[in-house]
Amino acid sequence: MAIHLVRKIEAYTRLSAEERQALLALVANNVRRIPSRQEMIREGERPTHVQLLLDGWAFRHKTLVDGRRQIIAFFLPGDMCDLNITLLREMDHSITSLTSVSVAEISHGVIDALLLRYPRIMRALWWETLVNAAIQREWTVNLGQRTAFERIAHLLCEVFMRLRIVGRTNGQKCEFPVTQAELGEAVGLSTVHVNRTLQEMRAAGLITLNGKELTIIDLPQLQELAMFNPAYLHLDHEGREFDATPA
Amino acid sequence: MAIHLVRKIEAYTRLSAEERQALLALVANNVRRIPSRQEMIREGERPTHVQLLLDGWAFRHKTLVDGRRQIIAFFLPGDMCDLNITLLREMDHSITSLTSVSVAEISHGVIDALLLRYPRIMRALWWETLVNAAIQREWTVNLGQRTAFERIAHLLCEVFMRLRIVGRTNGQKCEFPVTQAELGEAVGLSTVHVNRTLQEMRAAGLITLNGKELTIIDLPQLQELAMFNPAYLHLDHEGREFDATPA
DNA sequence: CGAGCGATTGATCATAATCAAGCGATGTGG
DNA sequence: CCACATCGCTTGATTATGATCAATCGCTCG
Repeated sequence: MAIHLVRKIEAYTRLSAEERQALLALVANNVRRIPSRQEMIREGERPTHVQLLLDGWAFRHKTLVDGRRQIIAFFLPGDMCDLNITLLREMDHSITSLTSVSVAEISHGVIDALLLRYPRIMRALWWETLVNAAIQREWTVNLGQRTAFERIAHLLCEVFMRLRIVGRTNGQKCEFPVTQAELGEAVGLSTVHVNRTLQEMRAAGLITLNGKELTIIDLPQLQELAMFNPAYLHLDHEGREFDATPA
Repeated sequence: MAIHLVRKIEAYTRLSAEERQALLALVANNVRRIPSRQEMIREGERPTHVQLLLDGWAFRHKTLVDGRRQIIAFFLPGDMCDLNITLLREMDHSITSLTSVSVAEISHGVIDALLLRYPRIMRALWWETLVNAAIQREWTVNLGQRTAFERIAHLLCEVFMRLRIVGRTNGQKCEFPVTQAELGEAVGLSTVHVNRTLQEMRAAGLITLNGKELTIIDLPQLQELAMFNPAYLHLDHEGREFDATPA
C-alpha cells in the first residue's frame, strides 16, 4: 500500500534512498480502512491530520445551502488525495469514499517538517496539485461548454484513461462504482437525463455499463464525440528526468 | 511592481531578508508591458520562461475543437499567474490579457533553483496554487449547480471580494473590464442571456454595471441570492503565523 | 416477504440557446 | 468633418435541451 505513495511521487521526481525511507516511515503503522459511501472529511472542518488515500475510490463534493450537491473530483486508486489540507486551514469541501478505501493519517506537523527538509518531495507533491488543478479546469470546461452527451462521454474517457495509467483496466473494461445519480452530480445533470443519455450511448454501440462494470466499446469514437484531448492529464511528467542529486 | 510579488508571498509565509532579496532580484530588469486582449500564452505551447503577472487583469481559457470557448479563471491585479508552467511541460490552456498588464519573465531554470534553495518560498507558491485550485472548485460548483442568475451573482461577489482584499475597491464600486460576451464565456451562458440576467439584477436594485465600472448596491443580498460563502477564498492564510527561522 | 435502492419510462414544464435585427458610441479614413 | 465600419449592448420571437414530477420494475438484503 505505502509503496503506491512512493511510486506516485517518483512519477514526478526520482527520490534518494533517504527520501524514500522518510516517506515510507511516514505511512507505516497509520493505515486504516473505511467502508464505502462514508464521509471522511466534512466542509468546514479544521482537521489536524492529513488523510492520504492509498487505495480505493473517493470523491470531493460541495453542497449548497438549499441541498443541491456537486461532485467536484474523483479520486481513483493510486491517487493520493489531499495533502492540501495541510496548508489550508479550513476544508472548503467534503470528501466521501465511493468504495471501501484505505487511508494513512499523518499529523500536519510531521508532514510540514518532512517537506521543508526534503524540498524535492515538496516539489513532487506540488506537481500533483498542479495536475489535479488541470483536471479541475477541464471539468470547468466540461460543465460550461459541453452538452449532456459530451459531458458524460468526456468523464468516461477521463476515468478510463486515468485507470489505464495505473493498470486498473482490463482491455476495454474497467470498474466504475458510481451510481447514475452520482454521475449526474458530477456532470451537473439530473439522474433522469443521465439515464437517457447513457441509453443513447449504449444504443450507439459506444459503451456498456451495468452494475459496477464499464466497457468502452469504441474509445476513439467516444473521444471524438466528447472532444476529449488527454493533454490536460499531463501524463508526460517531466520530473521523471530529474534525478536525486542535490541541487 | 515587484514589491507586489513579495507582498503576495508574505501573505502566506514570512520571509527572511535573504529570501526577500532573492525574490526581488528575480524580477528586476525583466518586466514588460502587454496591451489588452492579447494572447500571452497559447494552449499547446511549451514555454521556456515563466510569466509572472505583476499588474492588470487577465484570464485563462480553453477552446474546444468546434470553437466553443470557456473562460476558466480571472487573474486580478495582485494575483500572480502562472508559476505552474514551470512544472508542467505543456500548456493545457491559453492566457489572455484583459487590460494592459505588466509581466516579469523568468527562465525555468532560475526559478527551479530558487525554489529548491528556499523551500519556504516554494511552500508559499504551492499555497497560492491551492487557493487557486479552491477557486476553480467553486467555479465547478457554479457551472454545475447554479442558475444563470446565481452564477453571475456569484462571480460578481467573488471578483468584488478579491478586489477588496487588494485594496482595489472604492466603497461599493470597482473596475470590471469584462464584456458581456466574456462574462458569458466565464459562466457558461450565451451573451443574450447574460444581458437579460444583468437587467434583472439592475431592476432588483442589486447592481449597477456600465462601461467598465461595477457597483454592488446590496452586497449582503447579492451574496444571499448567489449562495456565496467566501470560505473557499481562504482569506485566513495560516502562513502569516509562520516566521522565517529555519525549520 | 417487505423494504429500499438504483435503474428506467412517460408526460409536462422551464430555463436558457439560437436567430435576427437594431441601437448607440467610438474610431478611422477619405 | 463627415461617412461608414465596428463593437458592445439590447430587444423580440422561436426553439431545444434538459429539469421536474410521478410511477414502475428488478434486485438485494435483512
